[in-house]
Amino acid sequence: MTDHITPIAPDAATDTPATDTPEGIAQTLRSRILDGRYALGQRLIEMELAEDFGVGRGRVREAFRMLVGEGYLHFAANKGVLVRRYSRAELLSMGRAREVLEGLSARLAAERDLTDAERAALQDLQNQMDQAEGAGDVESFAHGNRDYHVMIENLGANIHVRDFVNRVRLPLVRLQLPHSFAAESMPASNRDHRVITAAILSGAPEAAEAAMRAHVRAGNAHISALPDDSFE
Amino acid sequence: MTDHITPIAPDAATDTPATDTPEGIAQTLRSRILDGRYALGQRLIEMELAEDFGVGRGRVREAFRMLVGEGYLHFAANKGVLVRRYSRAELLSMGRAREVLEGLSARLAAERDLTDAERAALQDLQNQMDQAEGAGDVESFAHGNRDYHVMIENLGANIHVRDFVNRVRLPLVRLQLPHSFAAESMPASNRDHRVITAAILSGAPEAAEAAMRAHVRAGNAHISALPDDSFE
DNA sequence: GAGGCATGGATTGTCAACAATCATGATGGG
DNA sequence: CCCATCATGATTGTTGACAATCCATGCCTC
Repeated sequence: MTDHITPIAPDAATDTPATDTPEGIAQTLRSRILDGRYALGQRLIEMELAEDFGVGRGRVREAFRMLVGEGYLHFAANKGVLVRRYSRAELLSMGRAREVLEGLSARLAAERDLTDAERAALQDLQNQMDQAEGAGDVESFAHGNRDYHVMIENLGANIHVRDFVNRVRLPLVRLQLPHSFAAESMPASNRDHRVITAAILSGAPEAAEAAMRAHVRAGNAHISALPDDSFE
Repeated sequence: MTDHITPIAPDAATDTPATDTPEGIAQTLRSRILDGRYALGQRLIEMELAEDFGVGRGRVREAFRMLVGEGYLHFAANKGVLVRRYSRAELLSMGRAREVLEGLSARLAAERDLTDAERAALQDLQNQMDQAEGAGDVESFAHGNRDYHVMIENLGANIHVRDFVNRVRLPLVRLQLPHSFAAESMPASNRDHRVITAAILSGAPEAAEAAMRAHVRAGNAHISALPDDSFE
């Protein structure tokens, strides 16, 4: 439901995903929200975007409605749409859901009969994180961490879980900017990763799920520690 | 995300929740889909609905887009929207997600400090199902079962879990028409319920979650047994 | 009769114009 | 100086009209 990655494909030759249809516009806005180009709570103005995309306001409006349905935008009557923001309580409750859903992904991955390529890819990511941890490279570790979780979701191969987790993860990602936090929690986090990786590769669903749940839960615990102004 | 039931009456005797705004239209369509007034795969025609609601096509279109974002409708380019239907594989994968999410709701309910009213309400539902089981009243049991699961979600008080479970449950409900199935599985199902109820009331999160997961999983197993024409 | 091929009706896709509403800041009285 | 009131510009809300597309029907050719 979210998306497939738009390939490079500039124009005619390959299938251009038609960036000016309501779907395409929604996709673009989604990306902008996810990568922080739009701030949480920011108001989006129809006319402005319509001109940017070179279309009428109607299309932009329909894109807005889709994103409202998906939970990315909030609709304020007669005021338009804002990038949806979440209170600490909401984040905690979303984190709780993320806990079991990512746990399920790990379980499903461990239940599956992985191909050699998949096993190698997972191990590669693990190695990359180990290396980053050894070098104290927070940036690289953060990237590896993100890819790692995405990979496990893909290995789990449950599209609905993936969609929902993405939605639930969105506002969390936006909060985890303080790198200091990542720096000190890197060893513990990676220790979890190694346990999860081992459980998946050895085909231990029960262990994989338990380890992933504990891992996500530990991450969520940091939300409680964030200062209030992270939310307002 | 979906919405709560517009509790407050704005002015007149009957609370008019403004049924002709895009939101109101979406709500109406949602209900019609959920209660089976629209068949799975049915095509919805903009003009027709616009006349019914006494509005322009634009509003209906925006309502459609919201429901697409929420997963109720499917968008076919140049052909309009259809009530979304799901393959057996999709249903199974949704069922898997439902398993852990309902499990989480049970856990959260058991973790909470329930009020006396809540405890009584839960026990009442359990009694109602026991009675229905004793009398072999499948219809009544089915109602009780639905209310029971909804109640536990509410006790869990996690809005995101509730939303997602509802979406995931929708297509399942629509398939469970064969009452014969419910009749023979009623005793086993209710046995599960009693275990879950006891775990929640005695404040045993671990047990509550495990029991609920097993219960949902057992229900999902029946999907595999359904004939193919249930999906097409 | 089978297989394209035009044709017409129905439906969706889109826009630009207009009405309704809101936010802002000026104005004036206390 | 403060606060209500009210104009005004900006933005959203909505519609009807028109273009693009699809689908079924009938026709023509072979």
